[in-house]
Amino acid sequence: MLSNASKYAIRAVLFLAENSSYHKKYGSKQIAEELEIPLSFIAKLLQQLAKAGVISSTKGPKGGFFMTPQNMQNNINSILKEIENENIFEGCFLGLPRCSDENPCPVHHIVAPFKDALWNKFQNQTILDFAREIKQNGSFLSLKGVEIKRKDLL
Amino acid sequence: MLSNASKYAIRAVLFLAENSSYHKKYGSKQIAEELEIPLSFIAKLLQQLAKAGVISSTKGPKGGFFMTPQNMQNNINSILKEIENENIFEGCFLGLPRCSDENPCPVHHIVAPFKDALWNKFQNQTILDFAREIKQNGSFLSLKGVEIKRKDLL
DNA sequence: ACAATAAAAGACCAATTGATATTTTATAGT
DNA sequence: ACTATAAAATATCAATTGGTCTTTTATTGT
Repeated sequence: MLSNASKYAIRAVLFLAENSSYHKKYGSKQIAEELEIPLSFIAKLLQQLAKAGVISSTKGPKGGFFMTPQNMQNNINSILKEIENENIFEGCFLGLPRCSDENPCPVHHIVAPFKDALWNKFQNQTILDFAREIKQNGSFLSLKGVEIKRKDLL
Repeated sequence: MLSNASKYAIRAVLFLAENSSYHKKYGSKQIAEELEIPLSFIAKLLQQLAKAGVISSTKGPKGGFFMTPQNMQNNINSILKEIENENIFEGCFLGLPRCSDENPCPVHHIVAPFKDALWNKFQNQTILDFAREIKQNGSFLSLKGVEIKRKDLL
């Protein structure tokens, strides 16, 4: 559903939301390493996002990417708008024409509420909210340096 | 989420389920025209599906693609297994590693039940069930020859 | 036997997405 | 001013997906 590019972008933004500030910037190289994403690829994505104002950046020594408190007030949809080149919420899941609440395809009643819930979350929760949630849930943006316990692999 | 190929394949199979029989076969050309899908593309997909036993076919004059009652007992997942080259139900929606019920990403609780419901429907309902549902709902597999009323376009 | 029909097979081409490498520009520190 | 650093810009390349075309094989009807 989401392209690799979008997933990478989201992870990178959430990483910055959690770790960066005006006084603590991250270069593409660090981010690529930390999240185990191909360097040149994430560099390009970060540039796009910076240009669009989703994140911030400064050139030169001590420069890098970071997020301001304002940046963190953006939502996930603002990331997708930049990276994804079509609206993932549009179109019938099965590709039927004129699929709608009135003319539902066989999975319409499963897909429509899902899209709705997802869109709402991507629209109404800020990036800051997401970052906090991840921290609270004990989720990982990367497995870099995470010790995997034997029992977890079974 | 689904590739074009899968969507085309599903529509074509449902069309055959609704219209074909051993005594009423359809050539790729008719199907392509009826569903407004590129001929060569759908031809290839139909061949794959026939090879896999999802649909039936015979060569030569009076030949074509069709579905037997047994074919119609297959489910949608059997189509996806042939056409889609990766399991669409696997992997974290946001691309986070080790996302699970215990380590949920911020949209896990939205995505997991959706995937579940979808998988169940694709697994437990037959193609015949789907075809019937579409007929009953008044949905369209194609807009070929469907008159669109003015009010519908507003 | 042979002509016509239609699927099967496979080679091929185009567009999109994923990924890389190179050059240019801005800035900080000396 | 000069050097080092790091983003910005851009050109390029590879892989996947989407789509087309040509040849071969099977079958039917005469």
